[in-house]
Amino acid sequence: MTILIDNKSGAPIYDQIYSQIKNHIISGQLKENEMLPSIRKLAKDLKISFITTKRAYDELENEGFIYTIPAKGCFVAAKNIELIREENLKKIEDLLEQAVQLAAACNLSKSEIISMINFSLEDYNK
Amino acid sequence: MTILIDNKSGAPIYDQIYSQIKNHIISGQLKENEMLPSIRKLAKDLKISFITTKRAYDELENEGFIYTIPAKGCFVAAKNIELIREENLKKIEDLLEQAVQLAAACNLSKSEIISMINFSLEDYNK
DNA sequence: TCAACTGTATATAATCAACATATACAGTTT
DNA sequence: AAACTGTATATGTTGATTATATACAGTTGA
Repeated sequence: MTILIDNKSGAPIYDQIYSQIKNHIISGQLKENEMLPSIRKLAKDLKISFITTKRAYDELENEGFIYTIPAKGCFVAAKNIELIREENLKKIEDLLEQAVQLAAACNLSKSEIISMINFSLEDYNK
Repeated sequence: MTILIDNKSGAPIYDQIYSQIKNHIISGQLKENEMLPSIRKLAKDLKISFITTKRAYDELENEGFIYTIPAKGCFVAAKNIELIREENLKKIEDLLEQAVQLAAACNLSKSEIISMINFSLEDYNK
């Protein structure tokens, strides 16, 4: 597994690590229950403090992407794809609800709302 | 016109001033072309620096709620309703964009998105 | 058993943006 | 001229964010 830190990126180091590992998990490059590099080894490789790698791992754990066994290591969590999907659906419903509320506040017609969502969907062809 | 500063609120002083004046304008308590209290007078009344009241007025001007004539004063701008509408439209676009991004992240089809927005619009009959 | 590994907890330091300010300036009004 | 208007520049304070070192405690395996 390869992690690259871009010092010019502006993004915090811990965030770059978090994102890249998350992507590896989502894409399947990291399999369920596979052990991640230890926070110390990864830190050594990247020439940064292991506190920073720990922070990245903490974020991943909080979001359910990995699980930790103290003194043993960190492992890729079983992906509940359906759960993630449902979480996203709730967020989407919430966003759409807010949008509709605002639309009501400024007297947008139903068709105007529809045309706005169509505009947002323009580049989206699935 | 009355402005109240709540030190316990956590909101910045300039923001409290901004919001309250904005509300006065929207509600019609402040009429088109009416002169606002000078940044110095308001600052004196509120016992704060006039730089802070200036910042509040700057925000109001940036958003088009007031206009300024140097050495004369600040005045309520015209066409506020249209401004508010535009503000809301921007927010709506933003919300829809976020929703579409999330939808893409969990592989929702275009038609699924449309049916979700239709669901949100169910109780909305304009 | 003990050396080498794992993650944890606490305290600290550097940096940066947000917030509020004073002071000096320039134009308008009366 | 005196008293007002807004402007521009520089400064100080604070708090959140980011990254760190050091000391701690459990697990593993030669």
